[in-house]
Amino acid sequence: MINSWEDIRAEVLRRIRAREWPPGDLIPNEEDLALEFGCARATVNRALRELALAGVLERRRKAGTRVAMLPVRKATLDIPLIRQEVEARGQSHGFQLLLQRETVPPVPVASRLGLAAGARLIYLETLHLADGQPFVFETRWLNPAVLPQPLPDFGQISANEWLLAHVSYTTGDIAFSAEEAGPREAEALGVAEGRALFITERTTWTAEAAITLVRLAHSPGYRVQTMV
Amino acid sequence: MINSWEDIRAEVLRRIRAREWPPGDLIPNEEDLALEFGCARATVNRALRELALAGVLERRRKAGTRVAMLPVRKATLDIPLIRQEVEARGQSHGFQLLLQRETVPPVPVASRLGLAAGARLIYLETLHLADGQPFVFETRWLNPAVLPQPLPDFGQISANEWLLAHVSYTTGDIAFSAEEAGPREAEALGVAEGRALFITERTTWTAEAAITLVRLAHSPGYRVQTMV
DNA sequence: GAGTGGTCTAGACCACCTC
DNA sequence: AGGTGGTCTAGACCACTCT
Repeated sequence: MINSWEDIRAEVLRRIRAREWPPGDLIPNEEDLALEFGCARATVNRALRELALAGVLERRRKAGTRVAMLPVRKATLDIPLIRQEVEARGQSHGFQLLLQRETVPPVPVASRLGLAAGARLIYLETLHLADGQPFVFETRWLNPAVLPQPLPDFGQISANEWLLAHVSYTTGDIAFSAEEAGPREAEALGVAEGRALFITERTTWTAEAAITLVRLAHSPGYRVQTMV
Repeated sequence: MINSWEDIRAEVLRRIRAREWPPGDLIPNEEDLALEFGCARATVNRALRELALAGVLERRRKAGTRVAMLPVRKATLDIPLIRQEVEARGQSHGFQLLLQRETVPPVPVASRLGLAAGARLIYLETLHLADGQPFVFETRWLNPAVLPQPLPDFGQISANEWLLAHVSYTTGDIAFSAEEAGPREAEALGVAEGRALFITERTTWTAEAAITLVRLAHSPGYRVQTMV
């Protein structure tokens, strides 16, 4: 049989790209397509569902299935642990805890985490090394209210790996940007002030409250790459 | 009935997070789970397949289903058209074609596109505007060998939108990085040389050959954001 | 109200891979 | 060789939403 759901997906995609079904067009419903391809409706459904997930089709009950007008392209990136990232390059990973203290965070941090003003957080500064060279400068705010006690020695285990193992989280967001190296970052990474650094910021939440906000300043030359 | 595939996904996720099924653990097979949840095996399959796709489970025929040791987190981001991106902010989009010429590209460009040395490409420089202010400085290499003729006036329609409408492409990759503004970028964007710019680079391919390589230098302050 | 996609079932066969 | 996940079928009911 030549009609697996992947075959059907490929054929539908071909018709869209060949403009037999132009953008905005209503395509036949699942039952008709199943008839045409000589397969069960569930098989057509699987194929069309995948295409809708990829942003190629738009589906609504009763309204039917349309070719997306603006094919929003989606990219998926993996967010590995820094240790994995370093080891994947064939380098050895290490890190140094530069600073740890408990303090009241600045207002922007508290508000991004949705915390009352005056709540105390743990602040960490960590430098990650690849083959002994500075790789990432990490600044992190931790909400001790939602962490299991006792806390570990963050000089021995990196905060991220400890969190992964001991706190189950549900949602979060990631943002990427570019910023000039400030004095603290320049010193830690061993680069000139003002160099362009690739910045990753992540916020992590349990169902109830914020767990952590982390900012990673990557050494110059860092790239995030993905396949579409 | 409380056992939709989403319920089952949620319950499996709960057991993993509660460490009833710790990382690396082999979980019951689909048939046993179907029995336990009182549903069909296909329903369990759907739930576990989604979790495997999200990187929470690892599945292999005969070997069974295991809780992933290193839950590689995946983030999905949308890659909109620049025009959509500007309009989504409630601003008006415009652009200026600054430069167009046909020339032999530098070696790094040719090799990234997998072209023979000496092949001629079209080179474009475009400045995108949001409410009249510089937003993105775009430099683009186009492979005329795979483009439908005649080519449009790229001063009237942006290259990206024309490509979307007239060339069906199959694969590509995207990379993000941070770089200091060079003289050309600084002038076009109206910022000081050396400012940190967020850079997006995309390569696009048909099944046979490279279509385009585009580099977007975003104005300072630009962020790419996503939900996990 | 009615047409469409979303999901579930029970059963079957197959591809793959570990044992 | 046999167990596991991957997929397909034929049918059914349901949820949504457009008319």
